[in-house]
Amino acid sequence: MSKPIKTSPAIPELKLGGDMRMTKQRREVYDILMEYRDHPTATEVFMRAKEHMPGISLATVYNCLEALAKSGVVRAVNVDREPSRYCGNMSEHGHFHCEQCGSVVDVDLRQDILPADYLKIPRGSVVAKFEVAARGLCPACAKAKKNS
Amino acid sequence: MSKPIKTSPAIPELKLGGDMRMTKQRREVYDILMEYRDHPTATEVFMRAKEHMPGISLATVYNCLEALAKSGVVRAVNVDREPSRYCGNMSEHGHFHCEQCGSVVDVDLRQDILPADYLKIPRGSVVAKFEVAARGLCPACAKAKKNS
DNA sequence: GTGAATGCAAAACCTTTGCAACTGG
DNA sequence: CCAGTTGCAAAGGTTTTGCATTCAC
Repeated sequence: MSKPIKTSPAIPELKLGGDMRMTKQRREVYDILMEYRDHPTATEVFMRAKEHMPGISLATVYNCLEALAKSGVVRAVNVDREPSRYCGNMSEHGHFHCEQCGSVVDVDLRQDILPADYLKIPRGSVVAKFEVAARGLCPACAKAKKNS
Repeated sequence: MSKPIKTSPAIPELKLGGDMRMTKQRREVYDILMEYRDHPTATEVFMRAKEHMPGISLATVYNCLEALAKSGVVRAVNVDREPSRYCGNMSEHGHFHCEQCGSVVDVDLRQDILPADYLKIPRGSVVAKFEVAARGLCPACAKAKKNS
């Protein structure tokens, strides 16, 4: 596992939908996802959250992640059967998963092709969401393997 | 859940890799995946297999699916956190998942765009596999919703 | 004030594993 | 023959749930 990389904050204003309340815990979970862009798992978010909020529970982290995802400010990224990872980048993008080090990084999509044009979706379908993902070796792991 | 649809058999010759043995159970699991193209879960494969092999166990079905996948004659399809589904279609294709009825169907990719060209994968990466998936409502469920 | 959210523990769930018995090549 | 596979049961790890307490609005 690569070590977490803190990126420049720049955390947008946060507004939840419906009658969802903004609690200290949801704020903390959201801030962690915006601050660390390494797609942490719920457990990793939990460990980071505990540093600032020792009393927070893992179940609450799961609840917060679900609430934030339902509000559309965060999204879950699933790689095979591995634990769900969470992503604060809501722009349209894909993911690359390194099978060696386990890292998951955002990958830009080509802007000259609409995702909707990529698949021959049956007529009459209503498409809510696209997922494009690749897996293999990240540059660092590919290099390490070549030199071994 | 839609009811299983039997498609024309046309089951290819089956050869496993390494020192993997072709057992009755693996044959049965493989045949089920080739016969039903509806992406069954392990449990669904298990239930179908029991009709012909009452003694088969669920753990064996999992083992068989893993062995077949490792041999490259079958592949797992994962949709979020739902139970893994299994697919006997090894041609390059994507999947469409209906959030209403839960069905998963194969979707052809456009042939004029290479999957490798779709994502801006970082230079130096080694790409082993692409996954393209969409989710939403299948034609039947979209129609049902519109008329309600 | 009041309904929603938290925290804890226990449950649920899918999947894997340990091991004795069995079997395919 | 004998390493690989099965079947069973039990364990594993992630995620969800029930409920009393606390908190945001």
